[in-house]
Amino acid sequence: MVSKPAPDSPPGSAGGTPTRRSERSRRAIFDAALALVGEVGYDKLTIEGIASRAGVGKQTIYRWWPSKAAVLLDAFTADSDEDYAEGLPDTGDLAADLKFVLRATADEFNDPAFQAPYRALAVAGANDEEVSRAFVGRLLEPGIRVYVERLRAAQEAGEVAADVDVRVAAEMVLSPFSQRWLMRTGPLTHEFVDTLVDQVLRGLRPRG
Amino acid sequence: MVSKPAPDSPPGSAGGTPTRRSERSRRAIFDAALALVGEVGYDKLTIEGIASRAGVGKQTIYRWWPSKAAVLLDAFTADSDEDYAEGLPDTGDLAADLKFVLRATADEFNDPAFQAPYRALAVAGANDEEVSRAFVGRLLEPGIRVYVERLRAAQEAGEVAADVDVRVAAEMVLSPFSQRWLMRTGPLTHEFVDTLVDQVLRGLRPRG
Amino acid sequence: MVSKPAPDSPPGSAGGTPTRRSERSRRAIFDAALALVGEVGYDKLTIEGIASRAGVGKQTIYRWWPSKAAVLLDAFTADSDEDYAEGLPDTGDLAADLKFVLRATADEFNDPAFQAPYRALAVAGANDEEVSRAFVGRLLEPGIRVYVERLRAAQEAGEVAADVDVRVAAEMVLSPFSQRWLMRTGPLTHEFVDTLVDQVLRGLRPRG
Amino acid sequence: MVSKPAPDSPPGSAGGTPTRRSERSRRAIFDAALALVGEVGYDKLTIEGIASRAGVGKQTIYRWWPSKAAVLLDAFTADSDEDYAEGLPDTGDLAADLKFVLRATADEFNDPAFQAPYRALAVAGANDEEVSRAFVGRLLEPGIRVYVERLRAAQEAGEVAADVDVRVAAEMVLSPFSQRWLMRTGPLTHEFVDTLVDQVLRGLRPRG
DNA sequence: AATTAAGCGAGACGGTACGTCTTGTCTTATG
DNA sequence: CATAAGACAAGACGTACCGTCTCGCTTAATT
Repeated sequence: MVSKPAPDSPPGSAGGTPTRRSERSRRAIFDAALALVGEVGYDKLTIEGIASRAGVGKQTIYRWWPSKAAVLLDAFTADSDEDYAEGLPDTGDLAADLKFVLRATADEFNDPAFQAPYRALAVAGANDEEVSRAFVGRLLEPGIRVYVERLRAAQEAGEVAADVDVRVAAEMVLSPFSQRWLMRTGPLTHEFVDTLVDQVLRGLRPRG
Repeated sequence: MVSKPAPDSPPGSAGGTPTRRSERSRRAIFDAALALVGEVGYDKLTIEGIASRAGVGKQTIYRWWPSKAAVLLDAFTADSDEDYAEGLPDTGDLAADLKFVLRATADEFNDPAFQAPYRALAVAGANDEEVSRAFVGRLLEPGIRVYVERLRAAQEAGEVAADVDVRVAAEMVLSPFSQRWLMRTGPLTHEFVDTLVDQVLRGLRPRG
Repeated sequence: MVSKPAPDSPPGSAGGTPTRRSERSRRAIFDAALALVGEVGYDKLTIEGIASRAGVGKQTIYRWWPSKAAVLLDAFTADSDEDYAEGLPDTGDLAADLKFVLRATADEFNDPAFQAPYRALAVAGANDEEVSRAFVGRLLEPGIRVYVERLRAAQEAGEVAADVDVRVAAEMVLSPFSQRWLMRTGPLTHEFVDTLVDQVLRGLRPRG
Repeated sequence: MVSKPAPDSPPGSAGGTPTRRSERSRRAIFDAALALVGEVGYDKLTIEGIASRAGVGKQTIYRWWPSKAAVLLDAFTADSDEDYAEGLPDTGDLAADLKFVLRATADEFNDPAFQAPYRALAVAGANDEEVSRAFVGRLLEPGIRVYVERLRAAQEAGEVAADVDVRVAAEMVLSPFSQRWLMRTGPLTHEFVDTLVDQVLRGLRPRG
């Protein structure tokens, strides 16, 4: 949890939104935070700026979130909780499925409009351990998990060797991808995606 | 280059240190910056703090660097320019060599004293594209390159298939590693390193 | 009147206490206000502080008083309405009577516990004209009046010349006294009181 | 002294204006403070307001003064240091001289433009002892002193009895006057002034 | 050797934002 | 239906830094 716990929630409860909280303000804050991080970047994103843009008192932000990173994380995940609900496609052809999804993801990551808030979160997380945990738990981990599951399905179908560690295999695909994007160590082209998938899968196939 | 060019250096030159610059101040600034980033973190690192700790006027910092990220990057690379001079060991056993180096690196990355400044740089880079380029060029890229070279040597020795993209292969090893560290998506254990290396190499071997 | 008129009182009425008003809360508010003004001073006295100390909702204060000055004034006068009921002693010796009362008042005014709220009221009044009127009408004016009456009695007894303006004479005694206290322009000693009384009375006596 | 001492002045020195201080800012702050206190009153006078109106950073105010009261006091006394240099007129007729000056002062005090800042200072002083001392020492005391001196001159001329305490006599004239103004206990008319002066002087004359 | 000018420590300056506190209004649920 | 509780928009508080700008001082490099 990144937001502060509701002060009046019963101990042991899920710490949900208290009764008196203004939903209107909450949405306005999210909208303002996302808009601003896109316009000015994470460093120049300020609580005052969010409050002002949202037409909200500063205290209303400080009452519910401990930092701009927390606001941003909640704003970012407010709508996307169900993004990974469906899992990866499974046509029976693992390589094709992975390439299909990763090419689409590459296109998305190459979109400047998407970059700012996501990169901001990555950055915020790297410095604030608590935000980091929430970021990983809410956004990264679910993303990894669908790959792990697709790989496990392939493993059960005999397409991937039984002794392969599918978690590590998923990271072998995903980490070079996100590393290139985050650190700008290389371009996210379809060609790169294809090479990456092919080269990872080479090692996963059952040995004859 | 991250530092500002010397104002009196001829245009087009490498932007070297002008004669009058105080080496004593430069070192004091680096020491202060590294010490402070370890103590208070990147976010709370301030130019004023560095200047005060270094016993230096603020202007002396602003004269030579455009941002705290640039100071930090120069401070970080001031001593480490020769770190990758030797390349990776080559005993003829690629898996053993990679595991040896990566285990050592894992130990280093698990050291809290090492974390703060390095993570700070990663973060600084993610938001400031110019710093990012310098960070990648001076620190990340050389680190990747030694792996690429070791893999190419193995390829020439026939230990790795000729059609393997060694750059991507290097990233398949390194990115899951650094991603786990940066994003805290998992622990950097020797076991993880071994699994990772084994699983990557499985796919690189020439096919019988 | 400083308190707001009761919202439900009939127009034109004296604005008395409405039936539903909580007497318990009213007293708690007065106690809290007086205690706090003594502890933190007038400037740092806040409505929130009073409400919190009194265990009362802020709205309960805002409903009945327009400002903290009004609360304080009502709190201060709640008990002291009958203070001046008896008037000044009249032993037939005007000088002795005045000195007796003023020496006692000086002792009272020199007591730090008494200073804070009274000084606070004086201050509050100086800036807020409405509070000022109430302050003067309820506290200062009655205090002056008893002196005026004692002087008039002396005048009728032939101890004071018939053409003396007793109101001005009362101010000649009282104002130097309260001015010294309020502005700290001098100490309130018995000696000062005696000199003051003697010197004022010198001019009041009928001329031979 | 109400302003903070100059941090770099030698210990024991008069604590004057440091070399680096911006005279331009100092004047702008005084002008803004006086203008604002006249427009919005002391309670609603804010440091931010002064800074903004003066085109000055808040820190520049906080650097040199501890409170808005101190700013106001310095602003008020910046120009008026020589106001009492000449003393009271001495035509040989004490009553006439006192009435002349006090009538003029009454007119001045009845001017709304004059009221706000002066009343503000009186109020500020009543709550802040340090400001009070400075207020009394710089403004009130010099004002009283010229009356004391005029009375002493009259005493030496035989117009006032030798055993009169001229300090107390001065307060007998001035305090009723300023009390009426500050507390609004009565109007400051020429008639009041005349009665006051006559009645005070009645008691000061040598007894025949 | 004297002159010059850049670099330097210091820190004031106009600003922006921080995170906290209080104001006066409004809403909810409790008795 | 007045109350205790407290969320809310607003905005001032006093502090911390920003990046710019002098101010004298020190110290090479040039006269």
